Amino acid sequence: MLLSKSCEYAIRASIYIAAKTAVKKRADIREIADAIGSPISFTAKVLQKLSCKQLISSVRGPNGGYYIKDPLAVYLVDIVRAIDGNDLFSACAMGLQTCSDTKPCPMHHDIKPLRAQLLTEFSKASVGETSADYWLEKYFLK
Amino acid sequence: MLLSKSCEYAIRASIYIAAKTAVKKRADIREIADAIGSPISFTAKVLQKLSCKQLISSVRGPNGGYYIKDPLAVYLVDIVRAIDGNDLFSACAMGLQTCSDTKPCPMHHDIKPLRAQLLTEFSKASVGETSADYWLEKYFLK
DNA sequence: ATAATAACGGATAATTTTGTCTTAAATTAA
DNA sequence: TTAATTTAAGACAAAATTATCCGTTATTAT
Repeated sequence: MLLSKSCEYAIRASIYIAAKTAVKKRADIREIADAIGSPISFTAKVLQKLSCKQLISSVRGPNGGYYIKDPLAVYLVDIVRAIDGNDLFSACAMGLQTCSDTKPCPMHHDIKPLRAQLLTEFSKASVGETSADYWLEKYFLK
Repeated sequence: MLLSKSCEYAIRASIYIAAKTAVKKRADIREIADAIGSPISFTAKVLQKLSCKQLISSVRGPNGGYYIKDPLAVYLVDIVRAIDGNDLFSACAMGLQTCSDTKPCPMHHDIKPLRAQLLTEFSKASVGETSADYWLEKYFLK
């Protein structure tokens, strides 16, 4: 597993929220959990974290829900870092605390470029861009 | 995290065992846990699994311990699959059960080649080859 | 104002992962 | 044969992750 379940939900939810934002609507937690096939209460907790870290926004009350202020300014890597931290892009594959260029694990030199590619992958598109084709069903969130 | 802690221990232990095997010695569990900086009892459990799956061998009693019958025939990917399964190389990055070429998640097409690279990385060297330079301290296991 | 709605926050529970301990079984050396 | 050593196996415990529930707070519509 590259990402924790929390983080998987966070990414899928963010993309869905961005897709709703793109059509000028907010998404409430039931709708989101339904759209991405996730447990509703747990997803709410995850979104709370994203909200605290200002990656998404929310409005309470009737017609409230979640939205994203600037979907082009939030990148998938931001979501990952907010939930799982930076480990995916920096931690040693074999779990060494001290792994580095000068004191490497056996896989260090080979894994390093792969981590960089992962970072690139999660950095190259904003949630706004990523969500662009959602309504055309070019990809799926559940 | 790419791998579970169990799997990280398993890989490091296997490489150490291979390094001992290369000098015609067996490694007992205390020595292994010490060499790789892992909790001894937990590591024993992990090695039990590898032993069950015939990736490593063991002998009980005085001067017993673990060794690897053919270090050139066991690949890191075998260790990973034995402990964590094949998910790292096949599961959807966003956690979709049904993710595939025809029903992809938003990242599917971009992540697919990365998974393939990961598989290549874990498949390209046996534990024997990987452990070759251990005694020269060209890399470290803790 | 009031009632309905929806996020927030905290407590709690279930599950999985990680880690420990103890006894049994096997092997070796003396 | 006996005692020492080392893995095997199982039960148990702790910690982290995942998941649920409920009362509170903010907001909106009526």
